Amino acid sequence: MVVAGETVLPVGGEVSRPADLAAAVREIEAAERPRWVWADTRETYPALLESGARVGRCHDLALTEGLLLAYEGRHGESRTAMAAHARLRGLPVPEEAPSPPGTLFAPEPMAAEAVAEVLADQLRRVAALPEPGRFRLLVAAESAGALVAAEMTHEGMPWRKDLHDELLTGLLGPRPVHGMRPARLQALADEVAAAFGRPVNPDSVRQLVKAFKDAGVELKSTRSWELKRVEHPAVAPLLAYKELARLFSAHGWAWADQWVRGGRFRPEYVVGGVVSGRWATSGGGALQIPKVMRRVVVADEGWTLVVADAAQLEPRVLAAMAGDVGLARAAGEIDLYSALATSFGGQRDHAKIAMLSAMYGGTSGDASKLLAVMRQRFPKAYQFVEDAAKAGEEGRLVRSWLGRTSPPPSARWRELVSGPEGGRAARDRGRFTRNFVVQGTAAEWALALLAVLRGLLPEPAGLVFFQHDEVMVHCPREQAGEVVAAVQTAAAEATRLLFGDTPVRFPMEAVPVTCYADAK
DNA sequence: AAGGTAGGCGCC
DNA sequence: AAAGGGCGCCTACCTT
Repeated sequence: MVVAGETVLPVGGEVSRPADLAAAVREIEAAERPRWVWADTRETYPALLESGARVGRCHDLALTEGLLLAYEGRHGESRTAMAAHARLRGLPVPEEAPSPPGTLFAPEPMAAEAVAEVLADQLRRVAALPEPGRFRLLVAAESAGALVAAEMTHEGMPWRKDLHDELLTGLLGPRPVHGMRPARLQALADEVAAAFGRPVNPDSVRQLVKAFKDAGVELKSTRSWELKRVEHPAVAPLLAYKELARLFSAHGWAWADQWVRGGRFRPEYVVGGVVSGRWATSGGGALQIPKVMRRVVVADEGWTLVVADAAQLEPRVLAAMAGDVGLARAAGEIDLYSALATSFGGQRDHAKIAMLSAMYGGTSGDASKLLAVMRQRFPKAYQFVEDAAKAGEEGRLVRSWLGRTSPPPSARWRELVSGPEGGRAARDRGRFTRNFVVQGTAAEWALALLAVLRGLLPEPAGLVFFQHDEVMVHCPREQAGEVVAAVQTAAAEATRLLFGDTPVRFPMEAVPVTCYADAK
């Protein structure tokens, strides 16, 4: 069924079995390379991939509905395609019932006609926006991101369980029986207890604070940076314990049993899971893998990992968005902060502090002095983030470059802000919106890069990991050069798509490595 | 027993 | 060297 030039996937219609569906998709894809339109990529695409069907482009109704509702200030409304359809028809909006990902047919598959109606409505709403071109790009990038996410879960990141076990055993001792601490952790816990002269559970904040207090040390918290300032024999073993305990509990043997299969780590990505447009993951903690674990991510025999990350992405994004000529000139260099140094008395680190403070609302230390320099030297960039902060403090919405819109402040915030401690709440909100415009646009650039890169990769190379401003491609060794070049092309194209002709450069260094740990 | 919150820390 | 915003996930601890 073709509506308005769009191919609508007949889920639950005349094609009833997944294998038939996959075959039909393959056939149509090969013949027409259409833009598929479906309710939710997470529901539909994993099973297609299982059946060997890949698609080039799609329009994800649920993700698009979410973007549109946010833009329209309708944050509380359900973003599923079914809900969107019900609203169109004036019917009761169904409860949000997330179906488990990987099921090809949602409990109540949407009729093709309903899909087409929601699509038409969304296209109308986009066309009515002040910047429809930008929003169309956002919709396309978000939908492409959903395809990439499903494909990365399908492909999986190479993960050597044997090396992971070796790493853990080396740091913690052999895998303990369930419910026990590994030997090294237990030894450190014993050292902590010995230093206090009594049993203390190093996992218990309350017990630790009490133990330190009895030893004459007052602590506000047991955060490691605070402990580091304390002179006490328990501190060293406690810091070592904390570091290893986290490794054990968050990325230890039990984690591997749950998330690593067949030499692949397959996290579930949540596209647009962060309000700023960054991705989140549900389960597996894929975006918080400790750096020490990178050594267990190893390419298959004869294959290579091409690892690429965008350098200083957020200040470059700010330079391009604000149209600040001076900052854009600096952002035309590979090392933006070095290029800025002359404006800050030749001190690169001062330039960096100024930029970070401007983007995040920092106030500590030398920030205010450096921000004054920034304001004078780069007035447009400074004003851009100041305006975003002011909007937040006043409870207004802000938008990223392509139109992703911040959530409105809560009712609780509105209460707080008019109360005696209102200034603090307002400033917190201002920091959030100040950062939103930069982080959100950086996420859009990364999404565009991902979408373009996906289309440039030669078979059988595949994206296997994405973390905010970093991508990893797994490919046969002889394709490494081609993949590195594809990353460069994709970075340039992402820049052009978002900002057109800009002097700002977005360097993306791509290196082929056998092991992830060798990439930095 | 189950669910929620807080403290803490990993990543960008 | 760090500051800042954003997350997810762990354990401890409290409430129901």
